[in-house]
Amino acid sequence: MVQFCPADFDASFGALSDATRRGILEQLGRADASISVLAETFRMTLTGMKKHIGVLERAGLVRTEKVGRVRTCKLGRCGLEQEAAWIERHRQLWAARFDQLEIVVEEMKRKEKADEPK
Amino acid sequence: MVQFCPADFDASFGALSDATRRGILEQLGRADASISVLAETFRMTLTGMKKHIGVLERAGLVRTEKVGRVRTCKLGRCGLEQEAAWIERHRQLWAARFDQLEIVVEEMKRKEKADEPK
DNA sequence: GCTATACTGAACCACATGGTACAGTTTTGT
DNA sequence: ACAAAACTGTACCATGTGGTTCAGTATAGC
Repeated sequence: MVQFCPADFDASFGALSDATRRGILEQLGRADASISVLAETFRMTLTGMKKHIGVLERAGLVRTEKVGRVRTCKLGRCGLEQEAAWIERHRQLWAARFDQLEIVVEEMKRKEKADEPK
Repeated sequence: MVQFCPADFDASFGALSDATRRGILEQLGRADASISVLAETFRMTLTGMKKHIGVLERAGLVRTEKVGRVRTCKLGRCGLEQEAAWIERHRQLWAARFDQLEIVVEEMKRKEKADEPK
C-alpha cells in the first residue's frame, strides 16, 4: 500500500496556481481526454495544451499514455494527498495563533473592565 | 461570522509554490516577525523578503502592520480554508475516478474468467 | 500510396519571478 | 543634532511562464 509519491510542493502548488490547469484537472475528474480534445475545450493550440499537461505531469497530478497517434491524459495516481496534509497542518497552526490572539483580546477586555470607574 | 475572503486561487496557490514562502508561513505560525528578522532567518536582503511578504499579503495569507520603523508580519485572517476546500473536493473526484477504474478492472477479470476454457 | 489527424519540437514573444544592489526616507536612541 | 536601524523604491539581471507560429513525424483511414 506504500505509494512512492515524492510530493514536490513547488511543482504541485505551482501547477495549481493556473486557472486553465485547475480546469483541466476538473475535466479529467469527469473523463479521460486527449490533448486535442482538451486544447479545443480550453481554446488553445495543441502545443499550448501540451505544455500545461507537461506541467501537471511533472507535478504528478496527471499521467498520460500514448496509443497510436493519440495521447490520453488521466488523473495522476497519488494526487493532492500530501498537499491536503500540508494545508491541514498549517490550518491548525493558524487556528492555534488565533486562539492565542483571542486570549490576548480577552485579557484586554478584562483589564478595561477593571479600569472602569464605578 | 461571514468573512470576506475572495479566495484568488491563482494568488494563493502561486504563493504556496515557493519553498521560502512556505517557510515564512511556518515561521509566522510560531510567532509574528518583522521583515528584518525574516530576512535574516532566510538569508536574504530586506528588499527580497519584502517582495515575498508582498506576494503572501496579496494572496491574503499574511497581513502586516507598521508601527514606528518596524513592519510586523502575522498570519492572514482567513488562510487556506478555501484552498483546503478546493483540494478536498478534487480529492473526491480523484477517488471517484479510481473507483470507476476498479469497476473496469473487476469487469475485465470476470470476462477473463468467463473466457477461460474448462 | 496518399491525405488528414494527432501530436512533437524548436523558436520566438511579452511579461512575471526571485533575486540583487543602491539610494532614499522615517524612526529611534544618545 | 546625529548616527544607526528598519524599511521602501527603483533599477537591473537571469530565468521561467503562458502563449503563439511553423515545420516536422507518426499513425489511421481510404
